[in-house]
Amino acid sequence: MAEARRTIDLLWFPEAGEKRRGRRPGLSVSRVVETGIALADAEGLEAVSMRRVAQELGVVPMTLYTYVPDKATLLELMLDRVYLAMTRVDRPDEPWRDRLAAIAEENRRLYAEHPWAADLPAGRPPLGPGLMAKYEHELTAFAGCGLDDVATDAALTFLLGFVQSSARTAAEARDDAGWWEVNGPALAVVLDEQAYPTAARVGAAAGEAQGAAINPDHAYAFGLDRVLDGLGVLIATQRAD
Amino acid sequence: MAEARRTIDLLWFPEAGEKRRGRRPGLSVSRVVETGIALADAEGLEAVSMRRVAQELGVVPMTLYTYVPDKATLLELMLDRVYLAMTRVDRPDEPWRDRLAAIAEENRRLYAEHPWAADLPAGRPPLGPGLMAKYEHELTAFAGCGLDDVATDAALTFLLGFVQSSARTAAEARDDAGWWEVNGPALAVVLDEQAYPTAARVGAAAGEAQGAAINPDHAYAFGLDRVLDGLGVLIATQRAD
DNA sequence: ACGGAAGTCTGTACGCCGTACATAATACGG
DNA sequence: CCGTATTATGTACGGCGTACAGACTTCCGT
Repeated sequence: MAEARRTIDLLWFPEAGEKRRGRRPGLSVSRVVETGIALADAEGLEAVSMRRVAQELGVVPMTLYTYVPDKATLLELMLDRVYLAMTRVDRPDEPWRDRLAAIAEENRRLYAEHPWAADLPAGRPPLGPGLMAKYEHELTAFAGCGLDDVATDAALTFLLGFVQSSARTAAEARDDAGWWEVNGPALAVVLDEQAYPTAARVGAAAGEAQGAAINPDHAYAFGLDRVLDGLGVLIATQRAD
Repeated sequence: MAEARRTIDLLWFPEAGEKRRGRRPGLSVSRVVETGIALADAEGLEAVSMRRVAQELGVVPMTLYTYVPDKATLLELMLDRVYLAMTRVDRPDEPWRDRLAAIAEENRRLYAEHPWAADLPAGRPPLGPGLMAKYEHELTAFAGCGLDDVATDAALTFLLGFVQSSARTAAEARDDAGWWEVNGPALAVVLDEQAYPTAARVGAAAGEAQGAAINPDHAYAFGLDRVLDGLGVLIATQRAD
């Protein structure tokens, strides 16, 4: 992960440090990061290799290491950058449920535009300006819900976890389009032997209702309602206190 | 992903086909799969390479391809196998909330014992005996909730998605132990400039309350309560119909 | 004006990865 | 006992991240 301090500096001051001496840089951290994002958007995260990004920039692979300490850091920078670019709308006058739904929708759009972002570890996030702006904005949506700071943070984590999880599932479903058509026949041979009555019935019903084995849009809509209902129960009790 | 049919056969009949002619196999699909699981348990998913699994079995890498068409299929077989090995307890006499909490706990234990399982795509699952047994068992926990088949499937997907998401976060937090101690000082320099008042306050409160920046156990407990509350709202309305 | 320092760029190389392909070794059916 | 089916091996290709050494360019201090 390279030196932590270096990463922090790159996040917050991507063009910092007026270098006095030496050859003028032909690239910049931002250009490298943007190229990585464009590549990931167009061809997926697995297309983002140091060699490929370098090629895209017309430079030899090792040159990137002048701007970025390693690939893991590059990915962090990419993630913070797309966080920073999200459009954020505060909705102080709307009811809490609409505010939280809007937060979810903002994140859903992020993952729609940058599906690779859902595959990056969100656990140790890049604590850059993008994440901070995002976190600050999203916390304000919980204002007036009666939750204390700890509960607010937990609730936001819960909400964001759901959206990311949905996005991952959606991305997988996209990749696997047509899988069921191919495997269905072979499976039928194995399955219809009464061994799994409930599974067969429910699976068939769900598949038929959704027009596919997995319907990410339906899963998202269903899940979001449950998430908001669940948070609503908590909010109701807290407000009653 | 190899031929679909081949994969199905491997899932359901791992030791099939009494071969008459030819050299006796020195290995078996099960041994390969079990070695992969042991390796992933001990050293993580990134340690599971064809070369490494082969070495563990005292064989040259290419030999594995006699038993398994490719690495992706091996991972699917590993996943279905740990699904099959889960201990499943039906609880027909307990209230629905306890039943669903037990399902969540079973999955949580799975990911505790095999953290790598949370990193495998659950979107196009390995439709083997393990997943089927798991699915059948977990569906029965929803009996008597008043949900129709489609809603039951969606509710289960929602519940499992939460547990997997939590497990992933927990695994990341485990890897990043000590990260905050290293980065905290550098971050302080950047953060306390009133730019992010809410974020700074809530982040500090949450971190202090949990003894760490991220507390997976707390996040799981909090989230599970919200998940069950959310499903409870749905169940209440369905039963009222 | 110029030599050295600091910074940027490049080429080569190492050890990994998944796996295609050709070949050798083994064991049974006829 | 030969042919054939099956398993095992060795070699090789194209990818990956990046360590390292050296070349090139620019500015500062003298």
